[in-house]
Amino acid sequence: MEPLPASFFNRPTVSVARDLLGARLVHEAPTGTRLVGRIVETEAYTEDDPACHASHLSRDPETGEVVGQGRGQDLFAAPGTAYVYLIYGVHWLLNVVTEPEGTAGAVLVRAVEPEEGLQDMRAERGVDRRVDLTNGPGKLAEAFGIDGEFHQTRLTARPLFFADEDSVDDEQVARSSRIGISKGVERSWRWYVAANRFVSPASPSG
DNA sequence: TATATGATTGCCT
DNA sequence: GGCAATCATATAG
Repeated sequence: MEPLPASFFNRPTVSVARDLLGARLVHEAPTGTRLVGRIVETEAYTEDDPACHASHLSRDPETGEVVGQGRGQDLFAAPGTAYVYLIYGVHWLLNVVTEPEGTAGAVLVRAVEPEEGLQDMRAERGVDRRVDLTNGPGKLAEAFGIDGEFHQTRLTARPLFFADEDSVDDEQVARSSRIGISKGVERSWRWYVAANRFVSPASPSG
């Protein structure tokens, strides 16, 4: 259970999204409990992507400097950096920044299969059924105790990190449009493990 | 400054 | 299936 290095995330975003399937999300919580989940669903967001939080930003052609304001600027951070933000004023969503520093991109972790620390996850979530603990981006963040405190922290070292324990064969990988977006629907940038019951119940918009 | 919307979830009818 | 929660950010005026 060693953290994936920054080099893993210093690649095209869609490749990282695909390859994170089967990897583990690990949180060595302050309580001493280790929380582990096998990643079964991801989405990619890139710099030239209308659905990306960096879409309204631009770069100075001379200096390459980012022009604009807001949270999207944090998508230009070093690969392996956490991008955690609040959606609908209610739920935290965990992303990991991809591509070289200075290029925007991130992978949203949408669902994991709970493997260790299920009792802690149940306490965080307030639900009992294993399948309901982490089958959605807001749910898994809550189960793993992830909130804004983790924004811009390194995910290439403890306590919160990814581990490449096993991979998923191409035959088991399915793709679709991304969930819950209104722009960029034509891109099939959601990856998930086919027939896995821990994938989120949401259906794609297009 | 004011209003609309969103990478979601859970509770309501 | 409908819709409220609740706030950061985008966009309009």
